[in-house]
Amino acid sequence: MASASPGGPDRRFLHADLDAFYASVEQRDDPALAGRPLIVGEGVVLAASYEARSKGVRTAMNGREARRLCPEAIVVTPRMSAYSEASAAVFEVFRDTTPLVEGLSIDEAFLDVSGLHRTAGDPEEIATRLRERVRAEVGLPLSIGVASTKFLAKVASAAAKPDGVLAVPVGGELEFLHPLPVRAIWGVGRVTEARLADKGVHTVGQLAAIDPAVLSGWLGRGTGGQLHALANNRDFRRVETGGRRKSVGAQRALGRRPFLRAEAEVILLELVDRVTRRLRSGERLARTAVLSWRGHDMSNHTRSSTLEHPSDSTATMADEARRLLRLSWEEIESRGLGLIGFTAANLTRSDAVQLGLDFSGRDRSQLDSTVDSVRERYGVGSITRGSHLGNEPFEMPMLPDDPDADQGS
DNA sequence: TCTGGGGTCCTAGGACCC
DNA sequence: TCTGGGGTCCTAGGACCC
Repeated sequence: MASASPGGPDRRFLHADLDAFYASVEQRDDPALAGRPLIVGEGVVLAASYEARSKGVRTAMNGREARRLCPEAIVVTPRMSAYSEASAAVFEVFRDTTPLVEGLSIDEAFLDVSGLHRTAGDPEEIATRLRERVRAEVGLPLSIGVASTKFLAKVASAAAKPDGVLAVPVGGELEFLHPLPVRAIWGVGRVTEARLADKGVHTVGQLAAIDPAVLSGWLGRGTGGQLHALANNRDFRRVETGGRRKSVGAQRALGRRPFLRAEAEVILLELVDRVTRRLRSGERLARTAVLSWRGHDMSNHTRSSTLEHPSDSTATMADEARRLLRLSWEEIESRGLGLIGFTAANLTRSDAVQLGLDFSGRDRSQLDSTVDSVRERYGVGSITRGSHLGNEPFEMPMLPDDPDADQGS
């Protein structure tokens, strides 16, 4: 689907991560906030400046706790549009450095700088210049990790913070990595850290020395194999550009009071409306509707259903959401409703054209050649394969300028 | 201290198809 | 008719990330 950077040895990756992003934007835009302890978000801490972090304030911390730890902190409400603008400006500088940019979130990205040695200097010089440019042109502090794999570059950028650059020398990867706690690995959270600690495994080096089969026994084959590979800095992922969002969702926390189904429905419909608006403005259709909720016992639940046809319609999604709520209501009543969410998943582009091609009983290679000829004939940019159309005969609209195409409804 | 609002990926069982 | 292998899709839940 997306283009990827070339593979092979001697790759050099940058992981660029804006420091305390929301808080830094606030401090940039209001000089009175510069150098002061600052908390973005009231109910819960969305971001804290380094001055507030030094008092123990952390992201996702409850706001009351944060103000207790740091009473002198200034608290501001988030300005999401300002952050989006700042992010776009920073990504423009990234793409001016190399086209091989993979955004991970609003404030971080991977850059593949392997091929730039001759024209732009070595990767560490590139990183240093990038930091200077972002500081000068956008006014924000940026930390960068440089390494031979994406994974290690991300570990390095965390170690480079705040406002620094750290390059892991080629050949020195494991020396850098192995003394770190297992939690430094991308994908090891609270649960996996505790499971490993039970087995006496605390550092990445200890993890790297464990037989992958044993590790898979502890953590499952996927996680076990993945962690063993990363602990040994085996990561062959390339920089993927042009990623597409796979789901769109909205949710709301509700506190501890009881809810009637009609009240819950009203809130759910607001969420559906927000989600379908975002689908339409992003020119996406969704095929799956997901109701998610959390009980007062903190248990999480989802119930989903797949639509016959992809949709961005508020009415269609609202019907589906209401149906899922009704199906779940008995259990919701027994556990209480602390949070409710709605997600649209299985997204496709609104202008996607679906072609029904029956390949059952035929050679797989015919599928590839047919896909190629479809691509050529219609001049399409990308083709997604799927068999989710079922066995029913159907007609779908073809591109209008094709004289031979059957016209569907 | 029971805390937000976004997301991604993985696993596992059942249904269904060839 | 029975059994098996290979594969995809759907659903629900969990872990993790910013």
